[in-house]
Amino acid sequence: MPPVTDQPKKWFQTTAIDYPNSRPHIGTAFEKVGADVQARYRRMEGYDVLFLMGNDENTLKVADKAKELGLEPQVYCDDMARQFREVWGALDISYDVFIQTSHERHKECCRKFIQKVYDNGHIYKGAYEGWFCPGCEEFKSEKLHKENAGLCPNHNRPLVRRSEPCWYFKLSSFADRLLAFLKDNPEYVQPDSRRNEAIGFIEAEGLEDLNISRHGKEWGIPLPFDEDFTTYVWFDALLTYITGIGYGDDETQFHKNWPADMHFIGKDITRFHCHYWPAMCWAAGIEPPKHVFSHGFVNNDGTKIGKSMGNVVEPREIIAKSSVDAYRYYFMRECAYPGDGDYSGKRYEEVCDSELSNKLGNLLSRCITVGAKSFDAVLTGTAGRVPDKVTVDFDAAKVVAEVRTAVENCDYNLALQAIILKVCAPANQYIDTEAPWKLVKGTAEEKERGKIVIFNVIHSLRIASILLKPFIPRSAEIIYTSFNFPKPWSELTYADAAELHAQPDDMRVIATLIDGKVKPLFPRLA
RNA sequence: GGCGGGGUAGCUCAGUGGUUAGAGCAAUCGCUUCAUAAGCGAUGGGUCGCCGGUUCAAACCCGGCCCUCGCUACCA
Repeated sequence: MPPVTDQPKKWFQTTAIDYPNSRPHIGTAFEKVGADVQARYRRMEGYDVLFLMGNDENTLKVADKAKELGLEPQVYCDDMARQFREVWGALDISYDVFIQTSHERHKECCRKFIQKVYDNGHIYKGAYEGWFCPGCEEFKSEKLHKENAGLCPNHNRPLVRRSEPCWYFKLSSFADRLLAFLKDNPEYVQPDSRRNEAIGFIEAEGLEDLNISRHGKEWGIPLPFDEDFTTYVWFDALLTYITGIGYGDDETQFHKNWPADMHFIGKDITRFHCHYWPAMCWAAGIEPPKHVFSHGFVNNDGTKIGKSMGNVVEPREIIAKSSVDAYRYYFMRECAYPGDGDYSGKRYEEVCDSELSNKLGNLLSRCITVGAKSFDAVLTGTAGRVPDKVTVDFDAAKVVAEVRTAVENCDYNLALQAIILKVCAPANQYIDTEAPWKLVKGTAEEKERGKIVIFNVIHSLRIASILLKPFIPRSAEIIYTSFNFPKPWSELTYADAAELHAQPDDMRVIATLIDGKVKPLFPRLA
């Protein structure tokens, strides 16, 4: 990804939109948290951020599920959307726009887009032939037909050959352009492994035209040029990325934000974003997005999460036992965002206790206690003083650059590792070596020295809090606002962490104290 | 079957030819007691998937094999 300085000052990002068949679990949330970290980071860096999320509701399965519960599909969708948004709220996901594809505004914009693609000559009528399951009322892939001996895995009945009229999108005509696009723009989709798959697929098999119509008029978006058909959900779902910012409706807002700077998606839908989506954009005469980031999946104690596995964990179960920030920290720290990760209760406690409670929170506590008890919360004489390095090789600018690069590449685990190892650990070593709690009991000179040690460690905490802001916003703010740093919390950028500079006033501890102590930032879990 | 990743300490991983293979966590021991029974230090622990080859020298290069994960178009 290009460095911040080379980017225009707007940042439009999206996550994949979710099926509201069931409530979000820790896997669904993984994507949102990772996207949120990026959005918060970009806001810190001065971007005008627009962060879009939503639910994908125009599938017959959603309508079926509603029927099962005796609800109107729209009522069901709206209620699920409410529940999704509650979970995202509980995770402090800072989205700006939430799209429901069953809402009229999205549908209207969709129809305009599809009509445009049709008018541009990229859609034609044909027939789709394949293996059909009358039970599922849907076509199955050749692969499934072959692997399952011609039987439907759900109904155990033979699949039948069937042909029906449909509308095709001329995807094949974009194959060469797509291949060149993917090869010429290595940063379009990350990580590289996903890009290789996307390229490999076209090289190996080419691209066939895409059937974009489905039967089932009662739920979905009718094709604008043939109301007998509804739109294939993917052709509609991808369009949230533009209908959510005013395509065909508010051209000013649309042109301000498009093309998207980043689509966060799961690795399972990489192909839709590497093959269909850019081609669809070209077909409608708009630019394709700039970047797609395809993250990995989260397992539960080594096994894949699924309803059938009975191992679904919802975010709030974990948050209730710890905190939002602990939750965000664990998944960003322990699960490498581009790859797969694992959730286990034991590991969760280990990581949160070792790093958040012991290395970070405890450092804040010991600093504040010594500062408050021995100096009455005011480090007199530190006004104008430039902090010393806590270790000989400590280099704030270098650490910030490292963390910045990691965040921009969505290597969140590396970013957090660097913060703990290169900011918090040295500060703990330093405070231990200098032992200010001993110095303050000695001569006036020693007491003065102890004061400076605390002062220096507080600046390490300041750096850590700024770097941690996108990850654990609440806790980072508590750290920062425990002291009288002059720059407001809301105005900080990563550059503020890159140097040790003086401040005009004496350093003060302004955190709320109870018996000279501060409330633990991250209470230990184990 | 085809293509592409990966297999390194109990766990998560770093390490693309050169001194006794590294980090964090976990484990054990010591120091410390300002602090959230936290911190700091030290120690133990690895025939670097297997076999063969190239080389003065291989975790790293080459060949074969085993295992594992992903992709292989109409469920998304």
